[in-house]
Amino acid sequence: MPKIVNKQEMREKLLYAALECYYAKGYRNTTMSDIAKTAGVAKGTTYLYFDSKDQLTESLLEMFLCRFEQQTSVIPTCQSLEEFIEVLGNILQVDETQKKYTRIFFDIYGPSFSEAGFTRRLENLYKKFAQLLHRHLKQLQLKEEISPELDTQVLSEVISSFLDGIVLHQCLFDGRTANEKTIKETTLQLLVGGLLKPKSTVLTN
Amino acid sequence: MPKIVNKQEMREKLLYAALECYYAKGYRNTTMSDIAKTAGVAKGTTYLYFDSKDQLTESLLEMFLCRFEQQTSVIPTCQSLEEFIEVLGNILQVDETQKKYTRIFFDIYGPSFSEAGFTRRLENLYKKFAQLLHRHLKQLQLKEEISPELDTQVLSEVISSFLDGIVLHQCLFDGRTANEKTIKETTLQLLVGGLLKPKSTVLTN
Amino acid sequence: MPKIVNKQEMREKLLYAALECYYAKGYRNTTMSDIAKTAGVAKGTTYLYFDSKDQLTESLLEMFLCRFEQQTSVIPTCQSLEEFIEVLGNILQVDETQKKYTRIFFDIYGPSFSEAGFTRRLENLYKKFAQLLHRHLKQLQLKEEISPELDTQVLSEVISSFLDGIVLHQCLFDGRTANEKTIKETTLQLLVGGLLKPKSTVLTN
Amino acid sequence: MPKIVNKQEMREKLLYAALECYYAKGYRNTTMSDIAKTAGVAKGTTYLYFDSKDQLTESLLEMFLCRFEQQTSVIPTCQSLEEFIEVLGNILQVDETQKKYTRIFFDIYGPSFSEAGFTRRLENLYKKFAQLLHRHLKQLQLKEEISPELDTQVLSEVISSFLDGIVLHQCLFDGRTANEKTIKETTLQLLVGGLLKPKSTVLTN
DNA sequence: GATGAATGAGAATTCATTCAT
DNA sequence: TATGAATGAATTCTCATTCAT
Repeated sequence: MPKIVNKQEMREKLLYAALECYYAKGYRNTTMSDIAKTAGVAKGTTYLYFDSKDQLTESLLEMFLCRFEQQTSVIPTCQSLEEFIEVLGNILQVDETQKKYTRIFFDIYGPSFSEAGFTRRLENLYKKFAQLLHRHLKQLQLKEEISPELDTQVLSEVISSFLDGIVLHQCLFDGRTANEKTIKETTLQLLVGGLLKPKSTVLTN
Repeated sequence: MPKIVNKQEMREKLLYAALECYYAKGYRNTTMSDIAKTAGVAKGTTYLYFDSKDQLTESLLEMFLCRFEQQTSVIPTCQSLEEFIEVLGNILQVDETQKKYTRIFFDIYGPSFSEAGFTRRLENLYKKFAQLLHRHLKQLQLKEEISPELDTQVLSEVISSFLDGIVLHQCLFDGRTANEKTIKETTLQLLVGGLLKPKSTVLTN
Repeated sequence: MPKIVNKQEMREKLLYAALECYYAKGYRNTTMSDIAKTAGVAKGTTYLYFDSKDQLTESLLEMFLCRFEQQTSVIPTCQSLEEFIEVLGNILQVDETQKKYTRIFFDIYGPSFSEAGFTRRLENLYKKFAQLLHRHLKQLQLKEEISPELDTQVLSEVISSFLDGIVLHQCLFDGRTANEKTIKETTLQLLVGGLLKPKSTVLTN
Repeated sequence: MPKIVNKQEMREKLLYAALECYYAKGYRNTTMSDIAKTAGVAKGTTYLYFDSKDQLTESLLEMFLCRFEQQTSVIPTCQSLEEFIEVLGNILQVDETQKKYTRIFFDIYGPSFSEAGFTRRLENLYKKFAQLLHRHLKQLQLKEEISPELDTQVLSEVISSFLDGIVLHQCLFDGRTANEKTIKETTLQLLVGGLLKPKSTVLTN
């Protein structure tokens, strides 16, 4: 009988090794040898679990995105605007790990941004997130916690992009004037203000 | 007698050639030969104007960022919230060219996101933009067009990130439910609402 | 208690599996894994019966050559030229299987043609066949069915090569102008003519 | 101005280097590095002249076949059977070089024998040679030097294969009982006999 | 200045063989 | 015996950079 190995475990081990390497040396400077060595196996072994470097990297993306989806899918339905804002606040709270990974993300998947498949995959992710927000917003509108005039559908997409912008800058830029807590609070204020207020008369367009 | 050439002109020609190639085949699949051929010179000639592919690519970035800076620096001081919102609206208006370049951007500079120097450079760009917004917001606050309770400093950073998020998604994602005009309007509504309203009582954090 | 297997049987099974694979994918594209899978055993098992891929392939050759030798060795002694010609005619009759194997043969053993051992092995095969022909020719000469001036020893070698040439082209080339039956008949005519006729006066060399 | 090189000359240099290596170490054991080194250039240079090892090897084949075609195409029209036999005799005369190359041939192109394109290419070669023989045979038939009953068309193909068989064995097998001269003479005798004699009555098939 | 032929380090991938179970 | 996971040497091919002309 041959060695008994947990295939899934080995795959994960290799994926984490890849991540480690990508973070340490960058995607382009990481060889399959590096990944194997980091995982403590031989170069050839890598190819028992992944067809190619590309496929391995794609699997890594899948792992990431699944993780993200799971994170957002566990958000409970909010009973009040206050609760909703708290949920958004949690999303704005980025930790060091997320920062690290955000940077690698562009390193690794930069070239994929030119591919329709990749951006579609990413788009779907944000779409799902927007749908989640949408459900919450409709709830709040029913409960008259937010302005009835808002188009919650579109709004959910806008907020999704909004949060992404904030989080992205949070992850990428270290030396900001304002600290993260202040940024977060101001962001939420801006949001609450926008959600509560009836349609402004300023807009003519 | 050496040929008289405009060094700067040649550099630009090569930079545009590089851009063209990167867009057409991706950064990794573009060789120095490709760039040279597109520019109508020989491979070796490229090295008379740039030390390396890396340096050429860095110069391309510089060209990009300068262009962006110039674009935002010409924004006139706004006399009213309405005018300010219009300015922001213009920023949200992305054309096909910008979409194209956004995608190449990640392809080309993905690996650079792991480098401090690169993100700092980018950060400065957004900082300058935030400063610009800040000037406007202070003006509007003086004129009592927006809530006096707002911390315009922080707010400017938040709005800068906000807009970046919207623009980014606009550039990357094609198949969104809402069309661009609606997105833009809703974004501006949200902003105006947030700017006008006095500090919400919802936030406890 | 070890499984009782017929070692020889297993070897043959593997040899046929190898043959199958070589024919289907070519020698170079056939992996030991392929052979094992085709034989319905695990890769490692192969090495219990053959030291290496090379040795396995050599054994395959051995199997081939033995088969060929057996085929020719059963040829009965001919009582007349007519009978002899019939025997030769049978040799010229190639079936689809032989065609297939001829092509694989060069694929597999091409590199071996540079090795003295291999060509010697092959040479012996043809030598034996020539000896067989020689016996027949001598018989026919005694019976005065063919010209007494012929050097049956040399002639047997020549005919052996002759037949090989015809068979080879028959196996390798599909789109010949003349059909196989005509080729066969013409070949035999040429032979008979050459065998019957007294030494020609044309030759001066 | 860059180095000026004779492209064709370089290609030939590389082809001969490849040949040298193939002969010395076998096709499979020859690396592109070996070929480059033998030609006195760097590995990469090889790829300036040939797309891949396969393409280089194919070019080598082309060179070979062209050479063979040229050799046979210069054969003058024969005025007599005697002359014709002399021509065939020359073809049967193989030198050491031809022997060497015959062996490498199977080493290198063995795998190609399974490919239709390759065998067709080879077949055409022999077809052309047969056509040449055909022209000669018709001439001789007109001059009544050979039997009028012969189907020169088919015969030419048979003789072409016949000669190939003799030459092949001549090239591959060293330790034959009969020496080459005797083989050659006997071959020609057999041929002459077959060509002169009227249709034998032995054949019933 | 300009050219493009030459360079060679470096990467991904394959697969015969080994060996722990 | 039988297995198939693990190994790693070896090979092809790429391309940024150099340099002779």
